[in-house]
Amino acid sequence: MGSMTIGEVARRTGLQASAIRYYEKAGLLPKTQRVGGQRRYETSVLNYLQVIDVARRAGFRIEEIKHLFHGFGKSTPAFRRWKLLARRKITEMDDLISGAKKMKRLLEKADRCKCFDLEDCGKAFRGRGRQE
Amino acid sequence: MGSMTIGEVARRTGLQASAIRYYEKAGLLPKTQRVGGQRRYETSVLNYLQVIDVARRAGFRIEEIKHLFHGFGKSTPAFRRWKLLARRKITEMDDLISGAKKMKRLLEKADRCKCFDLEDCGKAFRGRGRQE
DNA sequence: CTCGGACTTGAAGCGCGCTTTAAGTCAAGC
DNA sequence: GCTTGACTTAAAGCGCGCTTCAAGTCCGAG
Repeated sequence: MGSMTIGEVARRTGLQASAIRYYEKAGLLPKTQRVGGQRRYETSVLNYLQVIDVARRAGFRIEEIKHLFHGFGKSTPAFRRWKLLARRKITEMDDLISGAKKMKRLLEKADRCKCFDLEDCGKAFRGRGRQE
Repeated sequence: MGSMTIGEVARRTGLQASAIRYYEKAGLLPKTQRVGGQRRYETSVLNYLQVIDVARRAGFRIEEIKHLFHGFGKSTPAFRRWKLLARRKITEMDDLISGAKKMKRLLEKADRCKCFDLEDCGKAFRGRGRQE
């Protein structure tokens, strides 16, 4: 149980094996041990893949996840860049959350009042600009 | 001012003209009036494009936006399908919001405690499965 | 020894959401 | 009339995140 094949990891995480291989090639996952040419994983990879999955669902790009998870070390310049990225992503999360809430409110309103068409749908947003 | 060219709409919304044309071809925007072959828009399209933009940022696909905004009429079967889609998207917004909050918390924690690496990053998620 | 099945690789393919390109039209100003 | 510049179209191209394919390897069961 301390050592799983890629198929087992796939089954347990719900990801496809091809995605896991892709993550490795993309530098998101460390090149893991091989036995007879085949990848073997420790159970810790399950947590790790779960974090990757949460990040992806939140709209992080592969390169960003890679930099956030591997790109700092303790050396000051790299670490500072890492902090900047992390803080930028935090504000992006705030924007995403408020945008998603907005969208949810719009959908709920439309679901209730049945007046969801081209003329009406924008009114909920009047006067509220984009925050980009 | 009641009638803008595509360039003016682009300038005002921050979108590219090519994106606006693309939305029209994709069925997201109605085919608008032409003057000498050129599109002319009423100011109402600005609100509409803003809603599209919010939806897109929240991860809606073009086809979904199209169905949500045009795909119902008052006929019962289409309307019921529309309601199902809208409600599904509402729960997706909830998932997105909670995922984004999770990710934000992780980033904040990492920003504070400096221990954000492959071994530690998953610990915040232990025991919390995916909700797919 | 042979078969089956899960794995390996590199390369090609795909779906999405645009952007870019190429070739052309239109209206205004000189 | 000619130029300029913003517009038009259809078609091709692009970046991302995988997936699929083709061809091969490895191991265990029979």
